[in-house]
Amino acid sequence: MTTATQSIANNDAGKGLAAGIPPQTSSDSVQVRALLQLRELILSGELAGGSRITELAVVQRLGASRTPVRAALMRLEQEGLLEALPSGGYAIKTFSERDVSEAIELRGTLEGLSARLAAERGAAPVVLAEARACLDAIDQFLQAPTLDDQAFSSYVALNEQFHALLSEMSGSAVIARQLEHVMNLPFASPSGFVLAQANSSSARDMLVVAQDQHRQVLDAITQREGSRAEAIMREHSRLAQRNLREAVQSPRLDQLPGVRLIRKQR
Amino acid sequence: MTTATQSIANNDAGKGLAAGIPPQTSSDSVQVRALLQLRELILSGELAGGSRITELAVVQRLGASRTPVRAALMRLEQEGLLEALPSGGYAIKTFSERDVSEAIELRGTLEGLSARLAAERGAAPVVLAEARACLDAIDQFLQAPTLDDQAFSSYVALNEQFHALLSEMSGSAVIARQLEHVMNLPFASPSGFVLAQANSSSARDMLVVAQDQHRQVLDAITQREGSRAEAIMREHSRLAQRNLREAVQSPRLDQLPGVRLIRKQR
DNA sequence: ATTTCCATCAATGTATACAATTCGTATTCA
DNA sequence: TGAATACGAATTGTATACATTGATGGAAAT
Repeated sequence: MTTATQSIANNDAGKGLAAGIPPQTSSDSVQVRALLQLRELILSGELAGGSRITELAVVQRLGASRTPVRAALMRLEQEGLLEALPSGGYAIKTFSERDVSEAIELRGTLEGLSARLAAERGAAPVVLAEARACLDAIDQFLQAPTLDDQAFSSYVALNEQFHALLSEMSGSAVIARQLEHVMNLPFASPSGFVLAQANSSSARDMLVVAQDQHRQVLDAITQREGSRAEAIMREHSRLAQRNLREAVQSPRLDQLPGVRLIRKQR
Repeated sequence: MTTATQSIANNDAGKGLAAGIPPQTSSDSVQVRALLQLRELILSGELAGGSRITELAVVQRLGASRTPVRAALMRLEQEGLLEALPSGGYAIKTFSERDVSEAIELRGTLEGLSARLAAERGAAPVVLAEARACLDAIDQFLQAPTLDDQAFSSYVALNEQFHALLSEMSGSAVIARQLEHVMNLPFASPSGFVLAQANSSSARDMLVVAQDQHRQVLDAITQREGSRAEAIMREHSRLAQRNLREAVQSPRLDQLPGVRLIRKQR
């Protein structure tokens, strides 16, 4: 740790020292950049889980002023990555394996609810069509007997798109919002651990099973079978549970986003 | 509206003008006070739902400086009471009757999950005992043939305590946190609309039914009957749905917290 | 009369000065 | 030697000045 960025103390950002060049590295506002950078630092494990962080330390590290840093800290607290300490300041949260398991169960439950509502109320035909197209695209990737890294990340993108469409099908902004909130925990994401077993021989088979569940839940929604749709999504989330177990055991996977925040003990 | 605090524009707080007296009206920090006051203003309907509010306007209204006001606004956005506008600033959210219904359904689902986990894993005997004591206390109030306002608010307090204990029984901080988040929507609260029918003749009967469900879910948890516990809590939340329907129709109940934010149309 | 461009203003984004609180440490008194 | 208190450094809370951006209205030109 303590990369080169560590002690760039004096931030000349805003001061007109550098003439024409705007202070942005990327094109976002300071606030957004601070949020992204800080989140990245936490998820990468560069800031140790459980350690305390002060506003000033982050200011020095990121080169932004206190105001946007403060905003980023507040945001990350509500995302669940930071914990506000009673005496002020924040600590980087750590998660037990059980916490992660519960987060996944939570996602399954909410996606189940969403799927049931979609089935009961009927989903918009346009969204249904999009979802089918999405699944067709996934099938394309699954036709190959083995998958390379690029195929895997394409799968991840499509998988997340499908889950997003599913959320949209319920037509409920309230539930969609809640699902987003759950998935702020990095490991709760629908494809949180699929990469974990990219090289495993059974990797493709796992995806085949997942894809079948995708098909079946879409069928259930189309047929207006609410409780079937719900049950499938709940079970679907249990695939992630299994992947989780593999991920925490294999030490090589430490560099997956957020995995360093999972502590081994109870 | 427009209390005396309205146009105290120049806040001498912090400036050492007033000698010994700390600037607090209540004993909290400015930040906390701003949050509470602003939330109250929104829930009371004093700030119209759908209207846009600017930081500066709030600053003038509350007499705090921009920094704590900004924090309060961010907080209320994540609570779901405000919506961040793309061009900056916030709008006070409004909710359709369907939104409210979905929020209640969401709570039922999460409480169901929590109850199921409590049953499957087994709840701590201490908490179970507390919950029983809580229900006994509710029974006391229900023995009277009719209930006055004070009995009602006692019921509300005990009811919320029971639901909190239920959340605790799952032993899951992740789920408890999520439940809290859902219940930030004022109408999603377990006793959000019970007051709505305080004078209704069937008011007591409704509470009797609710109390029976309380008993049964506790029994299910004790007997380790997970899916029964889950089903009961889901059904339990539907009582709130019924109350909701009464509440939005009776115009007299406008002054319940947050009800003004519910818009009549789709 | 309508449209376009520029000026002005208001609101938010950003930085920082100042106040207050808290935590650690050292010193002093019992 | 122990505990308690007071002092000091560090960190957060608060206020506000300055920068920037986005909106609005008016004037000029077609």
